[in-house]
Amino acid sequence: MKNKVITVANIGAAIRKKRRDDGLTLADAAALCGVGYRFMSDLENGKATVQMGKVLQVLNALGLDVYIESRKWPNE
Amino acid sequence: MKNKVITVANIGAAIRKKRRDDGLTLADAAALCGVGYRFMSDLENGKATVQMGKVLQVLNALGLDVYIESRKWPNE
DNA sequence: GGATTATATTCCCGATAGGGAATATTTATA
DNA sequence: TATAAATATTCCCTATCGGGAATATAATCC
Repeated sequence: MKNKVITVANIGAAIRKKRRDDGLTLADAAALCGVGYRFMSDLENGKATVQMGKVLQVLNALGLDVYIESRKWPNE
Repeated sequence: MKNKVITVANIGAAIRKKRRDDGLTLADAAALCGVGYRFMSDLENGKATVQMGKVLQVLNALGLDVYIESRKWPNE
């Protein structure tokens, strides 16, 4: 199950789904991931200015892998 | 060609590679992606605090797709 | 070596991320 | 409903992001 990511909202949605599937509360997840509650909430709600390092930290902690690949078809 | 992303440095490296493959200079790429030169440089050098929204903006503009998927446990 | 180009680093500075607690609001459950 | 639980929002506060230009450094080519 591979989710394409275009916006931070996409990431937030994936995180929220995984967290709920795991039966975690926002506070639980924040503690588990080593970030603040505010950050966790902002991230799940798609705030564009969240710091990338922390985002990756959360994704890793929740067991969500991130991949980058070159787009197949020519750009623009 | 699927690159797993764990740190910001991983993303920076992927971006730098793609940009050079495309024969773009840092300033070129920054202008193309609609971000500042400083941001582009910081990002390629793996600065952890860069803003997520801008990073996605750059990846999208350069033709690099991002995917999130649930980790599969026995193996990758 | 020297010239040329690319990248890194520094400058000022307004805007804001994010920590945690408290409060407001939404959602779920009895 | 009402009541609890979960989530969102607000608060104060310091640290720092990021813009673009200028300068320093590194890489490249003849």
